[in-house]
Amino acid sequence: MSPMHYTRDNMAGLLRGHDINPTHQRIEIAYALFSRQEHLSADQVMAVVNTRHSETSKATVYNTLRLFLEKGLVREVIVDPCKVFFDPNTSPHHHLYEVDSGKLSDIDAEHVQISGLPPLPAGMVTEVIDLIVRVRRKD
Amino acid sequence: MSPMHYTRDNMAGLLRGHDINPTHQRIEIAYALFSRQEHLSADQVMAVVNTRHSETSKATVYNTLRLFLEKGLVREVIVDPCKVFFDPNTSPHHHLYEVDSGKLSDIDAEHVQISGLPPLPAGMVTEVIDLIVRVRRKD
DNA sequence: CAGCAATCTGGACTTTGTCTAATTTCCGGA
DNA sequence: TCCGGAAATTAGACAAAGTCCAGATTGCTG
Repeated sequence: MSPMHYTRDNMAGLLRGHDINPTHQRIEIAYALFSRQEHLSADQVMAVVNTRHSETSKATVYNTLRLFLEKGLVREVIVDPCKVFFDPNTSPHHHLYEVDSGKLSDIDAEHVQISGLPPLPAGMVTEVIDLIVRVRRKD
Repeated sequence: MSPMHYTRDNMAGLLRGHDINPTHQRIEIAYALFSRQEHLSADQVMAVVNTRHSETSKATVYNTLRLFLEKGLVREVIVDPCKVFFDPNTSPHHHLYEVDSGKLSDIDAEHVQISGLPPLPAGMVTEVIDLIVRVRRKD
């Protein structure tokens, strides 16, 4: 896979590929998330999208992020009370969270093995396994 | 270890053992958490503590839970945006979260193995590793 | 009992996110 | 091109969870 270069033009295709009607606002929000490969919270997305002039309303940002979630375009990472991060990386991976700074980074799942989990309750299926390593600066 | 029976009287000792001045309110909050071995959110704790007459203020509940956290008496479980659970079980274990119902239960860590995690960034120490298995009812 | 520190309290406030009703945009057909 | 309706967007009111603060209470200790 060649190193992907994200442009606003790419975003339209990406959205269509996930069955999402690519509107101007949705393209901007997708571009904000994918061009910087980072974890952004909803208000960070808002800030990025509305840097120049206010273009996109709060409701649209929240609606769009939820839509992206449903369509599997992004993933939700819950590490901090009352601050959900959205992760443009949907491949299986884990997270490293620096509790002092709030910095969140990916841990590639390739070499991580989790074994010995008990069987699930009857009638349940695993949606996702979140593994979060919380670290602190050594004092 | 014999099966522990939690009483309000025990709580005072437990608190003292964790360097916490056992006041009436703190004993009630600790008793709420430990007597039912469950994961409670802050407002569930409030509800339990204030069943009869309103006795304990919101501020005190939040302050006390944070104090318990700092002193290592309880553990915080972040599975749901804007709803932190407090877990009286501080022994190493993981969590199973049923996303539809919001039910949270423990997974004993004894047989679970996590291997292959990359080295931590320099100067960092692991605070805790949270492993959360999110499950959904099969449809 | 006086003084003092620790604790508790109500209530105002903040932050994050949701809801709704009204507007705007987009698109296919006449 | 113009029209009508569906989809999308919007501002702003609202809700829930949690924080903060200044004043009141409690409980020592001398």
